[in-house]
Amino acid sequence: METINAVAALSALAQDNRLEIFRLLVQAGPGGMAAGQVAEKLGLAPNTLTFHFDRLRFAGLVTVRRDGRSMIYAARFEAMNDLVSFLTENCCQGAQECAPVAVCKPKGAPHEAVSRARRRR
Amino acid sequence: METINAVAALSALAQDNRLEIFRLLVQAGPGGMAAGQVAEKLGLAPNTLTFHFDRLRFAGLVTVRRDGRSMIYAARFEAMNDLVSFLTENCCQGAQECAPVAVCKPKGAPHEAVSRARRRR
DNA sequence: ATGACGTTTCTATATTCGTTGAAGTATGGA
DNA sequence: TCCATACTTCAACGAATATAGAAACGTCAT
Repeated sequence: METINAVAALSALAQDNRLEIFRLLVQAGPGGMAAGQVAEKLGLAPNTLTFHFDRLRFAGLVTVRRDGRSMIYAARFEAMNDLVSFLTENCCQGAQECAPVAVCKPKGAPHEAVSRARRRR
Repeated sequence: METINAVAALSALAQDNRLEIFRLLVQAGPGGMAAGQVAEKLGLAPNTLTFHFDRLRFAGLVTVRRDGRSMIYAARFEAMNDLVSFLTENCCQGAQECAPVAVCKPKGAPHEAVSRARRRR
């Protein structure tokens, strides 16, 4: 992972609403969660939520797919693990007791989703 | 860890210079590094560096101690691990394959230091 | 005491960020 | 087709952030 990507991910998570959104998605697992459910759980206006989802998505931390009228957002666990690895890289000059470990490897893969691929406008 | 602390830590790391500073300290290990060395390695103005160190320190991510004319900064590995735990909490509804692990436990404890204790002004 | 060095504090400024309100765009049902 | 639902886009505003220059502070050697 490059510094610039790590900063993007950290910036995306460095905001209370977004952090809660992301943690909600992490807890939801690879299946994800509808935007509306998140809005209800956190009491956020829909446009505000879109703003935050966009930042998370742009940082590569979440994916989206449409399901009927709902948008289903899901955490990208790979990105989360990469971020942790980046932070702890070469910890303590590579001392054995500091070898970092991947933190989360869910079994079920998420549905094919939009992620950062098809950028609009 | 509370959300507010996690946001503070993430905000502190969500800036390229600070992220590099912190990674440098993580790689240096519990012994830490003089501010001057960091300034030289990253090519930052001394006042700018102080500004960033303050943010890291305020977020509980680093400690300082004085050594002669130099200030020695060191990463707080406990805070780093707490942050990772917080992010991955209840990952995938507690599925076994997602149980988070502590990422870095250096042996040598850092010197007693200033940390966030004695706030000036 | 004097001066050099390493670091911090103060002040100012341009930029970025989070939230809101209003309007717009897909999707599904009657 | 018409309407409700579920989100997204746009425009605007106050608040917070990163950096720079100048000055001050604490420590050490002489």
